[in-house]
Amino acid sequence: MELDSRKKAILNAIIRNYQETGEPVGSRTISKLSGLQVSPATIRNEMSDLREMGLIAQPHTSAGCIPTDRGYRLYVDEMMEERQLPADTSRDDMLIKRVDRVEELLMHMAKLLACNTKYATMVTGPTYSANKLKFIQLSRMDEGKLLGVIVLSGNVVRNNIFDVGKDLSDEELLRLNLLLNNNLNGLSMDEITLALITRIKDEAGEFGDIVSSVLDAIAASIEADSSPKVYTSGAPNIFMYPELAGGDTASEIISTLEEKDSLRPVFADRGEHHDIQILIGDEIPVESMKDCSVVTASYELEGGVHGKIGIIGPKRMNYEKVVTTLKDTMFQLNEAFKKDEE
Amino acid sequence: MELDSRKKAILNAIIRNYQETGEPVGSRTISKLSGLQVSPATIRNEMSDLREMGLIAQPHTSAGCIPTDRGYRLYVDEMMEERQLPADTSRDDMLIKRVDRVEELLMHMAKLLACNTKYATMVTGPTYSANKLKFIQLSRMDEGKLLGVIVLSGNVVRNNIFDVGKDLSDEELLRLNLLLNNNLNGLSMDEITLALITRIKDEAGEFGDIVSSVLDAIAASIEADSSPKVYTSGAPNIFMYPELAGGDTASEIISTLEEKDSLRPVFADRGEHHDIQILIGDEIPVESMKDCSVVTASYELEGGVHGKIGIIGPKRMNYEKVVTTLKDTMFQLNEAFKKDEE
DNA sequence: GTTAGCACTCCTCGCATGTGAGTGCTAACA
DNA sequence: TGTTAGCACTCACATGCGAGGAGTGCTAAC
Repeated sequence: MELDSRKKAILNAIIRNYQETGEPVGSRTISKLSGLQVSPATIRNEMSDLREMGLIAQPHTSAGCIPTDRGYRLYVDEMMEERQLPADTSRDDMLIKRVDRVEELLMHMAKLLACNTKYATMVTGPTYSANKLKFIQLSRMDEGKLLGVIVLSGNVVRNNIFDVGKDLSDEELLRLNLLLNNNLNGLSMDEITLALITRIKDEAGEFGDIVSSVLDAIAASIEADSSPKVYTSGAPNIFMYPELAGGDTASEIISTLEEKDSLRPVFADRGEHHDIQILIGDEIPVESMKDCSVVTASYELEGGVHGKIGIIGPKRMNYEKVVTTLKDTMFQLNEAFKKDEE
Repeated sequence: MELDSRKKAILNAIIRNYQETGEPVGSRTISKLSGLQVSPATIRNEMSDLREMGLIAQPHTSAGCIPTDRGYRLYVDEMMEERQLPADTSRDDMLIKRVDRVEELLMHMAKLLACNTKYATMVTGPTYSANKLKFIQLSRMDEGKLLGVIVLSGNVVRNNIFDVGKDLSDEELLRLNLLLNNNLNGLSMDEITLALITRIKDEAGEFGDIVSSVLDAIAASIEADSSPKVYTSGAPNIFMYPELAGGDTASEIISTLEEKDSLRPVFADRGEHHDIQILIGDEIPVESMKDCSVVTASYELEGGVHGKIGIIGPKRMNYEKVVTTLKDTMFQLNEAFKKDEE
């Protein structure tokens, strides 16, 4: 069967109308709204074809039609034209102030996106491929306690408090700091070999134990960043869409969003690597979300810092708006980071 | 009207039965389950009295009874006996590992509590009354960039990256650190006067600007802790209770839980300061939770560190279990912190 | 003070009916 | 051959009715 331009127009009309109303669309409605100058009967014939092709479906006989997953897929792949972001969308909405923690910025962004799109959002914290130790600083805090600050590439800062038995003098501390920094700065986990460790410990003399603790902390810090946190926002927006709010669907989705680890598969790369990836219904590798669509985008910055951000909504979500908003947000995010990096 | 012991027993039976089933309780059921050797008719007479006293109510005529807010209030105030925690509740459930961030521990605890009780939980991050600056450390990180680590009482660590125009030599940095620590350590916000600030700036000479930035950061750090973050967990548990899951109630509650700032009023102290505080229905100062009950507990540790934790569930929540679990959790938390402090 | 008996209330469920939206099909038309 | 009008048909949904049942409220007897 051929998908001629009129069929496309009708599919388009069905999707757009269903996006707005959430109700099955009848032939009469399309005849009026599509712009095509044909009668409902003609539309019905075409709809019958579209149904045969698996692009639309009826919830029950004698009801209007709603798009199927395949219909949406066709729409986003071939028919969707990207909107230009209207100029009045004040970009300084997301004015990024001097934030000390990247995580806070990301959470803020998730919230903003949820608010703007009226869908749920999720963000992975940044990961740092080739994560390196940039700088380390031990300071005396209390008696017998050291504060260790570990800075990784991408200016991620981790704090650790070390409970060393004894008090160190200023000179000893200075020597220890020099020792650690001289030997470790700029190295990734793979580059810190046992030989190196032994050598440092050797040189540290009586402070070998402290060196061990510090190395453990470094390993833990780098490790923690390799399976980054997932943040979500706007989960309650799900309730705004009747097709999700009814039954157990909403509660399952909300549970999944709370159990953030279960969202990881959604972010997994699948073959082709694009800026924007759209998953519809069963394409989502999370059972509870088979009635949803997910749009994800990658952010990638200097220093190998990268992560993902996703928007979760009903299948009838406004894909154009979501894609446009996401692209714009990515742009702003990159800008902000660039400024921060240089 | 007198509330004799039999009436109490009946109210008790109604509440317990309603806690289990969520269905209105009839006189026949009570007659069987209460242990009282009286007929349903007698129970009915007593129930009629209880209704007059405003302790129970009927959803509609010719239906069983459910407790009113006042009924619950009476129950928790006078009739509830606290259970001893069964010994088999393995306490090491909440084995607290060396966590660098208190926040993470709290979030973990919230999750655990939500999981154990099957209600929603919320936790405020710790606040530090009489928050003092304990220690400050500037280090060179990149060219023209300083890493400032600020430690407050209670070992809260804040990181800031300062963008200073120039590079400082090691000696200059050392001098600056000494200057700041000698003058500021142990002081609270109120004690850092303009006179003091001027004096320090004066002494810092060409680094007066850096001192300003650092002071700003200190102020921000202390400020940030005075309105601490609120974490929630287990929000989807709400769906397990039909009286909350139906209608808009669930969605409103979930929204409130996501909008964490709106939870602050719940934690506000009201007059008498107890370890455990129970709010029922309209007593909760948040509109969307008028169908819920909230049990809050305070944790308070050395160094003026304190915060609150709350459990949100339906009015028919198992108050004994919640109170017992909360007390036990507080105990463990205090223990963990003590170990951490000493 | 307690109990049995009984009428009464009101929710719930199943069933039949009516209505309306929307289709599918056929036949006529361009 | 594509398009259209007309019409019967389907099915969800709302409404109304009646039976069943849980549970009360009241009265009278114990």
